[in-house]
Amino acid sequence: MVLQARAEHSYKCASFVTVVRPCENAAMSKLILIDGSSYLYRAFHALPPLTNAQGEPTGALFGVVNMLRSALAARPEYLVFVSDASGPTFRHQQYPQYKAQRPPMPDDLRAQIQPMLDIVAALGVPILRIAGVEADDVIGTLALQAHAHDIEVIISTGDKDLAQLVRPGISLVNTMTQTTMDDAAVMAKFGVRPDQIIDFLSLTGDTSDNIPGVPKCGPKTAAKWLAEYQSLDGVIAHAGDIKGKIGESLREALPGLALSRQLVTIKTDVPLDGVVTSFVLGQPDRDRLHALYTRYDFKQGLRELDGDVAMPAAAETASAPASPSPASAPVKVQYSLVTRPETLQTWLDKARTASLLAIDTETTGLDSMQAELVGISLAVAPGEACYIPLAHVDPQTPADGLQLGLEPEAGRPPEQLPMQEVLDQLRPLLENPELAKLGQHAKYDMNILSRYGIRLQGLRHDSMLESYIWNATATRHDMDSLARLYLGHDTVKFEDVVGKGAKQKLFSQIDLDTASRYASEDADITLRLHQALWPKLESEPALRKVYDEIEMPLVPVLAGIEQQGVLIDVEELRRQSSELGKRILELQAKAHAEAGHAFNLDSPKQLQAVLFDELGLDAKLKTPKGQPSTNEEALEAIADSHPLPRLILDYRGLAKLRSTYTEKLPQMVNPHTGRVHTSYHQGAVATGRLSSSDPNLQNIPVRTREGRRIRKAFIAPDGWRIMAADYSQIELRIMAHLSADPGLLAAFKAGEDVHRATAAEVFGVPVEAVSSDQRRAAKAINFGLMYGMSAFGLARQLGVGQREAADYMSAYFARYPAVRDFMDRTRQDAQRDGYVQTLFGRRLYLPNIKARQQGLRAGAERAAVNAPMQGTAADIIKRAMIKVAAWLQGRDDARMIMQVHDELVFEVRADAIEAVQAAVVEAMSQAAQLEVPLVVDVGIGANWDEAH
DNA sequence: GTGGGCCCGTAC
DNA sequence: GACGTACGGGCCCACG
Repeated sequence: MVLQARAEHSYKCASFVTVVRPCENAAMSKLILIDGSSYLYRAFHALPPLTNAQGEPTGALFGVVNMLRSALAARPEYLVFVSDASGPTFRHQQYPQYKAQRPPMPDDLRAQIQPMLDIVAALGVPILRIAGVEADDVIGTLALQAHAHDIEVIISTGDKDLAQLVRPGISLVNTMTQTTMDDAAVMAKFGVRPDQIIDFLSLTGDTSDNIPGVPKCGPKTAAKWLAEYQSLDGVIAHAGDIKGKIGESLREALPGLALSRQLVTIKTDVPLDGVVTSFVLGQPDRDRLHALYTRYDFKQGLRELDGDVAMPAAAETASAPASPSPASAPVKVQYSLVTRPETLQTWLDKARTASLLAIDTETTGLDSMQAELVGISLAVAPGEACYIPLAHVDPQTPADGLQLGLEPEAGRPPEQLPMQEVLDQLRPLLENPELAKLGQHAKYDMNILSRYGIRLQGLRHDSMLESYIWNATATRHDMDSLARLYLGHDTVKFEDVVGKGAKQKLFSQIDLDTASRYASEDADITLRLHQALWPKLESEPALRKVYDEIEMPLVPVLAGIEQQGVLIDVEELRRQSSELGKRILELQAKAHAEAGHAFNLDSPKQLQAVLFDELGLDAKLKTPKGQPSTNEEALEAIADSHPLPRLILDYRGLAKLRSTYTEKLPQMVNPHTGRVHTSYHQGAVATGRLSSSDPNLQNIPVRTREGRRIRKAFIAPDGWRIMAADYSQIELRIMAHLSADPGLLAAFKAGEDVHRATAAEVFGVPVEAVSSDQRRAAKAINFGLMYGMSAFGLARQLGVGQREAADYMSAYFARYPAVRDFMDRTRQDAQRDGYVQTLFGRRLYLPNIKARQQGLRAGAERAAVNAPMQGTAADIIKRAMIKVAAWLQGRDDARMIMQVHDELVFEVRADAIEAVQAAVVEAMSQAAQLEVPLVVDVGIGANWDEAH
């Protein structure tokens, strides 16, 4: 085999002519070997599929360039970018099936290789690609050569196979996950020493490279064997001693293991002698870099070029994905503080004539139903923003607002325009639906303004929701995160302005100049985020539609629900609390008696010691961290062998109800309104659902009789009723629709009890003859399927054997074959596109869908199957909420007060029940046109419990 | 004191 | 390892 080393063609040979010899203190010098291929793959799968303005894919490119920048920040004496060359390698010759299972490289990835090499070369970084040799082998060879010269070697890679090279003086770093790997880390990660990694990989094999290894032998088994027999040869020598199925599997695999070992061994003797020290950083080609950065919208890089700054430290190189906005020049910033009537007039004029007005409120807290308005900021163009302080106080005023009376010289508040006058002048603008507004999490500002008598209208955009719809999982959607990601901009942090801990101030105590800088920036950045995100959404009609027709119209609806709040019977909860308290004390005393001493029943750690160490009970389950579990399932399993587990179970049930619900809810009653106002989060759930917090009203108990009593405390005012309307089996109906399975469609169209119908099919009995156990099993299958559950999980759920569960599932799929097709198709779509979507086009990206780690990938596949159903259900109820809210507009006899994923709850005046019920059922059942009817069940009562 | 990880449990 | 999506309480430890 002929190996020919050559420099990549586009690389200008500066580094090859400048040969630097290791000097006296060579032990201190450092070589960074960059595994370019692994990063390109990793970044491609990990990052959203970004494109530049021309539609060229750039996602992986950014990952690689960012990684490179952090390598440069370490200022190594030597570095080289190693990349695979195309064409077969010696491994293919040894083993024709090598990597035969790999799908061809996606076009979007292939298209990024040349740009990547161009940028690397323009940065002055030496590139090494050698025909017929994989990057791993080049890296292995260079690493050992450098090591022999006492040069510290850092291999920058996303590929853990390279762990076999680790030893003192050679370590791995993965800049995408911010992890480094030395001897100890290899030991911790794999459970074997670095010098055993080759044997380890030979045993486990590698499905993505089509290296067989020992079937059924995973990392755990391999590590166990190697701990016992030290090496692969040791394992082979003792193959006869290993018992069971896995032993047979090993003995069958023996003939192939030598080949496996050859394939996984990274070569360290590729002929490259003498080149290690020639890899030094050359001069960057600034013109070329400028052209490349511009073409691929790499703003951070451009800024560095323009600003003539050195490569920043790794921590500062946050990835800045492509933004189609061509203007990359720094924005000229002019913020003004409005404290005089003339200035206010100027800004009112600007605001009136702006095509889009960004608005942000500053307040004294996070609770939009209690916080006080402190000021308002506006932005009319990038960099052009103002802050209007309204309720700032003297900075010396104590945070709790109490005046002790000892200091009559309380400072005077800074000069500000009178709040009421400013609000009156702003009102016509803010309430004019024709003037388009923009916010970041504008629901909050809506709620605040509403409490000051301003009904914000004409809300056209919300940058938080733009980001959420563009990619729900790429980032959190708070302004700081978004500014960093989409603008490459570090915002002033709220905490830096107000301080934290005991010294934290209210925003009203911040001096006006500081406040103005912070608040104006908020409005300004909101506007700039919109300019970065909106072109992206516009370019994807389906996403734009979800944003325009679902998320944005929902904002005022949710604001209305939050402001309305729910009436709580505090006395009822107090009664329940005290009753629970008595029973909890009794159970606690009994539990202590059984244990023989007092201990904290709330402490899983102490409980575990009592149960498993002192009483010697069997620990049947482990927590994810390997501790003996004391969860419900684990306690249930040992409840027959000792009285204590049952006592704990009973205690837990009651303690949960008391601490989370009966004690907490009364504390959440707003003193001004006398009601409980939850917050609904529109950007929190990947699938498109809402979530609720402070308090969470979406997990109020209902399943047990004890828990259900809590719902009696959710009441209607005198003369009013609670009406609860919920979708019947909405996710299963969506599964029927999306899969178009004839059997499932027929069951729903006929209005059958779907679990009963499923049971009849699966167990082959007439519908009338289905037993309650059979129905229960069918229900578990139906639900489990939507969560991607395996036979193992079903078995556990039902308490039957795994074999039996598997039989149920195959019977199910035999009867409903289109369901299996649909799920397979969904997984394929996820593989191909990197995302799945709902019926209405909402997307969920699944970065882990191509992960090599089985667990991660399997998790992503389950999420992929679940998301279209859960997400479509979320879309449907959101559409229904918008319709219902439109119908309720202007009525004073009914209000929407809660959403619980598939249920809407209303307060309805007794005389309006019939009309409201008809309208709600109509809106909900017509919120989507599916192949099956959307059935809505309605209940009415004096409280939420009775309304079910 | 507080922030965060862990364990556990509630909902759909 | 094995069921998707959330929020939250109590414990407990690290940190300042």
